[in-house]
Amino acid sequence: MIWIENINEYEGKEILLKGWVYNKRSSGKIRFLLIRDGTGIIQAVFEIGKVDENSFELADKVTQESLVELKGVVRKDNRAPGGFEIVAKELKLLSPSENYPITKKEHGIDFLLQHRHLWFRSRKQFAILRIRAEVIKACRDFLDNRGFILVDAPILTPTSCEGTTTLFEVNYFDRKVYLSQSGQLYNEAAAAAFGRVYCFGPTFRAEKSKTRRHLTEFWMVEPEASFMELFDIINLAEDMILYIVERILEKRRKELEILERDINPLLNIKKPFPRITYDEAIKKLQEKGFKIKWGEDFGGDEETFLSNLFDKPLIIYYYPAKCKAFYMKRLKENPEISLSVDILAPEGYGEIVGGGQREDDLKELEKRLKEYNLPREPLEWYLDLRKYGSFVHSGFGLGIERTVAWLCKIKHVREAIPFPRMIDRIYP
RNA sequence: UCCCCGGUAGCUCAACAGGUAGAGCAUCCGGCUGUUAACCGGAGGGUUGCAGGUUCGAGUCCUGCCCGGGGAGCCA
Repeated sequence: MIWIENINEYEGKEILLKGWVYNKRSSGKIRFLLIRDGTGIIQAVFEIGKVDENSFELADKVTQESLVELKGVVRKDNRAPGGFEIVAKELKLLSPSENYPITKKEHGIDFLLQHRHLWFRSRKQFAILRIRAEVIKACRDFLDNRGFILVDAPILTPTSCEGTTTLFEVNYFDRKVYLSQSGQLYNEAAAAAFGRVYCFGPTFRAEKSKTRRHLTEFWMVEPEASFMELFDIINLAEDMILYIVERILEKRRKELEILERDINPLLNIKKPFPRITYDEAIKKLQEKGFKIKWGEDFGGDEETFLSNLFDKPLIIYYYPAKCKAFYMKRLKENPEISLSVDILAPEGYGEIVGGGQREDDLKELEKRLKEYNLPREPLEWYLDLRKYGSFVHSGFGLGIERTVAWLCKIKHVREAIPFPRMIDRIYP
């Protein structure tokens, strides 16, 4: 048994392969089957005389997505998609498939999402999800190589980190708890124990958003580092994004080709990324006629405009404190400004990173809880971190699906996750 | 929650000004010795999202509801 991704190692040899019938073509007394096995797709050729009668007959009758076993000889041939094909000797039907719903012609998005469990057998979806896997691996390798320790945060949490309107409420025995919207607060505790840490996992937002950038369940990698200040963490994020881009270009070229992704914009991504302050961003927007005022957060159009000004990810820092969460540390000279950063992906993809330096002064943080109207009791443990050796620390979160959507240049984040969860869509 | 757009064959769509439902793909049958979403010929396949209404007549017009898409706000 061999895997299709290794087919070039078997030129001229007889091999055995299991896979699903991806497509079928024929001409007179010759039959072509495209077979996929999860690692790739290969063309098998059936010629009368070179294959037994039963196998030839089966190659004619076998339906899309039937599972088959194929014996044959690997041959290099430019006429075959991928450059290699298998001259079939014997074909066996292992498991039939009847009326496979996803056909070769186009389908609407509703139908495809309703059949997501089958849809991701298709070439493009397959390519996107393989890129996703590589993005995740790149994030983890990058952080592991820099001495960050994976310390996972809980998913069931007693309270929110940012507000209470966007949380999913869950019955937890006889009380209410919430699905995590960020592992960050727990990360801060872990950073005091392990120095540099990250958590990686799903996060949940009950926002009633219906846009190409939103899912109710999405994945984030969130590094948090002791002794790092705002600009240290910005440098870290910059290095990490660059590392991800380079990794995808190195290991997932084939998938980018399947997606017909123009890789020039990705090849162009080098350090340093452009850096502007929130104030500068506001000025650029106002010059262009946007009606945004100082103190307001950017909307989708504003983000798209700003990120299109540059051909690299855009770093925006020093947001107004009132746009950001209670735990953001503030600029000493101007407490209206938070030590925060967002990074917008180029080509109009919007925010992929959000982070900043955390408030490490107990009194300031207590004051902030009151300002934001947050209950103290469930956050008592969080305040402890400022009582027992408070420390300078910073971190950020990188959204996996938005990053994948940008790298793949797909329109909507729903294709960047195996089973997207959206408002009004929870099946399959 | 709000604003637009849509729902017709298994799928993607068409049906002009209201006149009685049509094509490609998929399926089945037949043809073709190198196909590349192959192609060619034939066949079967419909309660036009649901409920009312207007009309001699409704896929088409009106009202309500359901479902989906795009966007806004909110956010990564």
